Amino acid sequence: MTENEKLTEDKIFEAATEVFLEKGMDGARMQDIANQAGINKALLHYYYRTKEKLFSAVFEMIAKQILKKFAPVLDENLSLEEKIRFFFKEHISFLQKNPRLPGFLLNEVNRHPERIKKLLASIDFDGLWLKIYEQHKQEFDRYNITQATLPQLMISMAAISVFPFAAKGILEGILGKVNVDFNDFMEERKEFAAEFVIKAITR
Amino acid sequence: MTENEKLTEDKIFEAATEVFLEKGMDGARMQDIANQAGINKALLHYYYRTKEKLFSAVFEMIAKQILKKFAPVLDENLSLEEKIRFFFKEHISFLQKNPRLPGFLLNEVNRHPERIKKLLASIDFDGLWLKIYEQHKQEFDRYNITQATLPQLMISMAAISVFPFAAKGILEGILGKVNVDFNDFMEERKEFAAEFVIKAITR
DNA sequence: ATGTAGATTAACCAATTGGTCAAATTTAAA
DNA sequence: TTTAAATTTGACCAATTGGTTAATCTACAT
Repeated sequence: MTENEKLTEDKIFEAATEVFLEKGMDGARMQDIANQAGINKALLHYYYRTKEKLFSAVFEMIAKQILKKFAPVLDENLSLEEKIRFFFKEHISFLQKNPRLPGFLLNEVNRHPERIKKLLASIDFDGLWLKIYEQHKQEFDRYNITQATLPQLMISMAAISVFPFAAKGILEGILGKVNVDFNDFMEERKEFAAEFVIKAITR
Repeated sequence: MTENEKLTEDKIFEAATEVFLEKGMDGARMQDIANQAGINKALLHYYYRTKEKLFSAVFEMIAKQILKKFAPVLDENLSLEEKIRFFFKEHISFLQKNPRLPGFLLNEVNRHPERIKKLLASIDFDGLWLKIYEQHKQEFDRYNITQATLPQLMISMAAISVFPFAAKGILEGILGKVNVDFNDFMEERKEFAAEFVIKAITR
């Protein structure tokens, strides 16, 4: 029953994703996942032997999904400024659809840094940054960006995009008091962030 | 035994802070806290009746500590540019000494947003932002900052400062592959961030 | 010295949790 | 139809966990 098996295994995986995103590894209960999937708890262990294994599968999927979202900018045939605008529009849009991903990932990685080590190991950041540096040599020259400040710039862009979601709980509290809706704020942020960064690197 | 009592209660509080920062509310074990404090587990419940109450005390202390760190910029008699430089230098220095605070706070707030609601309630953000806006009216005029974009700017500054610590687990993995030390990176970031933001708002 | 109130402990408890197992059910091949 | 393998389940288990309790200890006022 390959069809049915696939169905059950997927059902479990989706339920686990939901619960782990909501409660984290420590807070999640196998019984909750079973309920969410509408199956018996023993069946969880039949497909994924332990909680750790199940969590690892979910974590890896989410981590890959997020890391992948940082890459495609490289392949687009755009000017640097266009790439920056493209990045914020795409990345924030993605996070609007998956607002709990950042908090989940950051927390679990801080709790167990070794979890992401192997995923990071497969990415050649030196080559990645060299590539983007080559791609925009003349532009980086016009702007005041050196190979040394490139990581600072990249992390700043990630921060500007990701942080509001990681801090959603606090930010909603703050914005609420100023009568601003979180979603409106993030919608507005797509353009603000792009202009902000472009202005920051232009000289 | 007021002296001894104070000592024990403090010992418990410090041990709890340590363990909660390390493991979070869900991951922390009362027994771990007792061991860390070098006392019997029952004594924890003698001073703080439940895990929830103990955690609340620790959480409130940490949250207040962090929120307080965003405020003093307002009172300094500095130009806007000087304030921005002051903020990043002070704030990043503070986080360098307390690198686990951001991850802890963000995670716990996302898990239980109501926890920070009452603390946020006591802060008048409208007044706060109006005050800083009044303080630097002519400068905001020179820069391209309106009342509407002020929250975007503030959140961006917080993001640039806080995010690297919240993402420390990942960031160390990335920087390690490029042979950059996290502490060096953050040291360099104090100036980079200031120049970055100042350039971004200058027209 | 002695009684008393608060501080501290060891032992214990009920509930929860991740995990197991043998039995029952379903599925697909022979 | 039979049968063997795979899937699903309810009942169960041992370990862990937050919390309690009754007894002991300590310091101090009388």
